[in-house]
Amino acid sequence: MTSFLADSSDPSAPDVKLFTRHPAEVARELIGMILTVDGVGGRVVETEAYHHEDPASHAYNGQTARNGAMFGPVGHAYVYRSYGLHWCLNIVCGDTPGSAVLIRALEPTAGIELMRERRGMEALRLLCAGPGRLCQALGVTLAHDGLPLGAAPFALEPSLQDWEIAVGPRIGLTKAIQTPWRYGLAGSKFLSRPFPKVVAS
DNA sequence: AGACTGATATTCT
DNA sequence: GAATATCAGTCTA
Repeated sequence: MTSFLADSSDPSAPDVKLFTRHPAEVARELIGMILTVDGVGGRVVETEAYHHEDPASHAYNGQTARNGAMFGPVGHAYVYRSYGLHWCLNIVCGDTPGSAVLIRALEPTAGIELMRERRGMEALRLLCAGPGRLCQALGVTLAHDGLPLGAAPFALEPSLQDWEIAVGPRIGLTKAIQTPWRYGLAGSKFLSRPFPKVVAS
């Protein structure tokens, strides 16, 4: 109940302002926040921004059955199947429809034993180091597509005071490779991959 | 360390 | 039919 986020169907809620911005700003803003699903999750250490005018975005060619949530309300989840087997979690944002931030990695902080069971491995570093791994660890599936981040089972709240943000090119793309819209918590051991350079925050 | 491979949904050509 | 916002396993070095 005492979530940082209100229900984003209320247009005056603070999180609606938080997410009604360019996805690159939102991606940067999310680094360091604690994201949980039914109390299981951790600190966001890696994100990527996707804008509807960006050729790498699922929304670039317009609305389809899969990406419908990207055209819905800001602050809600967009979940899609990747390479036919993994789930990937995004948060819809932007000041126009069709933008989102992909959550790429978490530093596990809550429900670690349950995450180990779901992932079938012990190594803390690999529990949530990647968009597919993170969804498996948190139990995110298509059932979460379109749900608001500001209400159960989701929770999202700030956790850090001062930290440095790393910036670099997005991963696994063949289009718009040069657009540096990948953000990370500098020096984190829980990234899916290291960053080439670091800038201050 | 890096290279290859398989699993296989969804979209686009 | 080919490509993709992936991961784990299994090779070779």
